[in-house]
Amino acid sequence: MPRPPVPLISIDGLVTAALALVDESGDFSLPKLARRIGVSQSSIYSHVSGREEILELMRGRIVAENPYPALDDLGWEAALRTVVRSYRDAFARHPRLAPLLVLQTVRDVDVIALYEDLALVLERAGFMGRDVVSAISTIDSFALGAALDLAAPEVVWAPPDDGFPTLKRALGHAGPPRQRGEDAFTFGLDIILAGLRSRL
Amino acid sequence: MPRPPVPLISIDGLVTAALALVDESGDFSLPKLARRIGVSQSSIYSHVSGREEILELMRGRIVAENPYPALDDLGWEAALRTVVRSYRDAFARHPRLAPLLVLQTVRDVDVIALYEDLALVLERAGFMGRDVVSAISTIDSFALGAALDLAAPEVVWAPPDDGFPTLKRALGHAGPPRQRGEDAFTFGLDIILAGLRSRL
DNA sequence: ACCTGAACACCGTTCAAGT
DNA sequence: ACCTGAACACCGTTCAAGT
Repeated sequence: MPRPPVPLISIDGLVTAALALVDESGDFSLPKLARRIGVSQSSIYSHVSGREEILELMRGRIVAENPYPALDDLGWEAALRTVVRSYRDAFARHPRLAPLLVLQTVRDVDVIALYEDLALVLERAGFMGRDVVSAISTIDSFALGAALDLAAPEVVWAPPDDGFPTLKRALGHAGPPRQRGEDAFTFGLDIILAGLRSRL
Repeated sequence: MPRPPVPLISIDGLVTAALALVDESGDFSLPKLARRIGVSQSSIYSHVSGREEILELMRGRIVAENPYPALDDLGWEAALRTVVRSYRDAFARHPRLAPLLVLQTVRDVDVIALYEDLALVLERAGFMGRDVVSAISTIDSFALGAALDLAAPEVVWAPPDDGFPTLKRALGHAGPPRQRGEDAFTFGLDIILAGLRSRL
């Protein structure tokens, strides 16, 4: 079936199917993607340049699906909280996507806009020069780590049977994985904001 | 050449070769590993259970290669700095390893010992209950993010030609990638320590 | 422009066979 | 116990061929 009058593949459909695959299996391959939308593997290349572009489109999709309100009326701390929380929650809805994006340059406009907002808020707060990028990187590292945490195996740390009592006791206090991730994110965001405040 | 009197493969040699592959190419596959140590692909399975175990052995190796001094004589802030700095520097020597470990449970004893030290220091500082795991997670997210940053493409954020002036200006202030990573790590570590201090 | 099938150069893991 | 080669079920990408 060559060249149908109406295209069998749309980029939107491609991204939706790819995201569904990642959500279901944590994995994502072109053969599986093609099978899911009932098309041949190679025809995907008529619409995107390859695997990387699909991944980048997924990053854009999940951020666009999780918009945040205007920041103008908020103080810098509230604004920062809003953006970081939104970014992390976007990944929380698709936990298994984060690991796949770890090595890719951010190109999607919606995502770049989010980083632009971060830069604006940090300047408004009073950071200048190199500190702005450093602060963005710190926040970015933390948010990425928090997102990865949600995709991590049930047991992130598996101490052997004997020894390591303090770590084991600490882990004993933690809730179930999902709760632990949320607790850690809330705690960490507070810590980082307090740290930034004290730096000014 | 079956069953030589002295084994052709040692686990140490396996890990060394694997690490060299990752350092050189950022990639690592069993065929390439086998070729490098001059052995058949399948014989690797006589020594390890598979790809995952080799990755976990690499994590142990780089941490063991980068030991830190005893923490007993240090205040909690200095001790925390020491451990986190050491962890991040271990990855800084092998930047392309971090992305490969992102999804794996930490099992290596040396690495678990490092987290035990983190737990000990945090308790000494005065954190209790759930906050200990939350603090560990926050530090862990940050350190992992910083390690990933070193493996990231030259350009982490690529804003399109028009728009996003604040982000572009901020990026213009940043040094070359390696320097930017170091600056961001130092800045972030300060921020997190200040945040933890203010929480107590 | 958009789709197909075949081909290419890869993966990780298993397993019977050898000593 | 330790190694080999063959086999299996996968990958991502390219490309000539079709309309």
